[in-house]
Amino acid sequence: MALSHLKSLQALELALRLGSLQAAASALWITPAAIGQRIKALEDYLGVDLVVRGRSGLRPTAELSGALEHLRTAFQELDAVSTMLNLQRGDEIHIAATSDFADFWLKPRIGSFKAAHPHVLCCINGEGDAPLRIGQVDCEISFGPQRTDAGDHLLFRDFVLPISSPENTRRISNVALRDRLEGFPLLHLDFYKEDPSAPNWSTWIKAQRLKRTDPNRGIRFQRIRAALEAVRANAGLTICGLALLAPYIEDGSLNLPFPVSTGQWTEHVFQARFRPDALLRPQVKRFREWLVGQATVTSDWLLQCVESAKGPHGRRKSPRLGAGRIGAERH
Amino acid sequence: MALSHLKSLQALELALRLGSLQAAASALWITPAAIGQRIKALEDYLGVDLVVRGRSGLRPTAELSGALEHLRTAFQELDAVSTMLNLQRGDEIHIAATSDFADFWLKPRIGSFKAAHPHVLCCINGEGDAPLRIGQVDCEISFGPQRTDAGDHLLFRDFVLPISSPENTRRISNVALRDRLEGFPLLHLDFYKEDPSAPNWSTWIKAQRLKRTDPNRGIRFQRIRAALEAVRANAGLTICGLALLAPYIEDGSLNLPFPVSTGQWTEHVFQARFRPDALLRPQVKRFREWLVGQATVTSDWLLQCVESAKGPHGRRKSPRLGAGRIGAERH
DNA sequence: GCCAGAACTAAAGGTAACCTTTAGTTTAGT
DNA sequence: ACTAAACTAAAGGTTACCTTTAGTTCTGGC
Repeated sequence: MALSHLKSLQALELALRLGSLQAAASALWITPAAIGQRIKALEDYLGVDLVVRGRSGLRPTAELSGALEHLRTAFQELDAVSTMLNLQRGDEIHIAATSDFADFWLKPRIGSFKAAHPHVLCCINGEGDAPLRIGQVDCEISFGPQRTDAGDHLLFRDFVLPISSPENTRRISNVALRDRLEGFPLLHLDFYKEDPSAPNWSTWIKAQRLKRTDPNRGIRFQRIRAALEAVRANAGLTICGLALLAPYIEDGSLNLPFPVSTGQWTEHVFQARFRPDALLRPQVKRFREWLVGQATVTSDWLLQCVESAKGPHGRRKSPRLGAGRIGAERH
Repeated sequence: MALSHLKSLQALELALRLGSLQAAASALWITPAAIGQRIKALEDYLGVDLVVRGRSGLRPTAELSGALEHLRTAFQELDAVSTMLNLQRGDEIHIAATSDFADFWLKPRIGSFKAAHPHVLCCINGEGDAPLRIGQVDCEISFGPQRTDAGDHLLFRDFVLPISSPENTRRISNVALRDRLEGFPLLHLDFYKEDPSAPNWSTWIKAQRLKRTDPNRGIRFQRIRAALEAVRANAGLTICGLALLAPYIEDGSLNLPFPVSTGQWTEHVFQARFRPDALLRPQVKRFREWLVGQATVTSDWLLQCVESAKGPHGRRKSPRLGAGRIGAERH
């Protein structure tokens, strides 16, 4: 038997089971209009109505009611097949991200995506809602030289400058600018090491014409997380990008002990690369849209930080970003 | 659950049930390559093989075998749905044809189409494999002025001339040509009445300069079938088209008592009109192809009859078409 | 063993089905 | 009555699907 209109039958069953075109649409990752069209195509072909819209939701017509039982069973069975074949892997999104990016930027934001798409399972660096599947990374987020291949998406550049804890900010802000770092512990972060334009302590101090003996001495950190913990513990200052730190800067748990104008945009960028065939799945496309949207927010925030500091009146300061400003202390 | 790849699952189930891509393809009215692609798409997506080709036919792999049971049930249920909703009407072809065309031309040939497509149900003028459904004529075959709209297909013109039974052919062939019809009963057939160029007895006799008093007298018939029965019963001669009579001419159960050159091509044509939306169904398209192909055979046969009679040596005769030739008598 | 045929595979190209978008209508709720 | 939600309608673009053609593998016959 030929059995045409498979997709129509799927839409029909799903819409009746879930009670609305809307619900069926979101389950299938298509628009409600598409569901309506699928059902209508079948109705047109058969020349009879199959569903009527009741006071709240859909009801099957008499013509359909006899067959509905079979329809339900059929798709139950297909769901079973789907499960056994791991076909519903389509509902998972696997992301690999630089761990600092994951911890500081992605994980805090991913909730908003999951809230908008409840049946999506997100797996970041092998952890999360879905078990890790080998070779199944849909999206890879890294910090490095900008690529412009298809599948690559620029998220944002970073803006690098000294970071301090409120405590230390207060302590050094009393010292004359030129000697401010003299004798003060410097923490070295390798995250931006490969970037041609990002300063390290040595180059930054030279550029700012500050006085500091042995600017290369001090503890080295590979990861931003570790460096920030040390900063929070008042172990010293580090040079770090702002991009991942927006909430801490905003709430004052970290400060900028020097003017924003002393900072430097990185040449490297945070960027996402999507497997081309992963982008065939609408879920992944939606995730990309969401990701790019969120990145724009961060990007705008960064720009505003930098621009407002440069503002028309020389070094006008944005409220919470002023160099040396002491934020509300906070544990 | 999203449940993608519905068509792939259908192809998979069908191919395994029927044992070959070929069989599945013909059941779905698509090419074997398409079935292969559907299955391959699923295999690529899952990253595992689902079928292996054994020495004769397909076998499911271990990965699939667990799910196969569910797959079968699912499509059994869908078949049930399909039946209850009359969805398999897609397997029916409804044809309306001029009854003489149906009796003499279509019905004798339709077997070859049904043999090539066993699961198609043919319904000619409301009779046949499928119950009549109102408003569901897919193809309409008529004799009349040629149309050239989309959906119309020319089958062939007819070639009209006197027809006789072997018995009568023998009887009159002894009479001098000019007087051959004098006193002989003439049967009048209205089938070609509207055609501007098809002769009736009166015009034909005049054109052939024969002698015959009262050429308009005699029994009138609406349908070819009735006229031919009278001819067979030796009730007289009639003027009729050859197109539908090929087998009778070929086997000699009807003859042409006058030279083929005395005949005339009709201006009207046998033509088929297809409902545009019916042509969306591949079955109907195949039927159209078959119909046109068969019509070409008839058309060629007619041309050969007429041309060979006109041949290089004046009025050379084709073996079984010679004017006045007495065919093997046959009931 | 070699050839022929059948069945499947691969790749390319075209078409139709499908989905999205936008705008409009109906229904339910405030 | 007005607003919001849900569905409908129509148009347009894109993708998925099918066909075609050519090539490969496997089976069976000579």
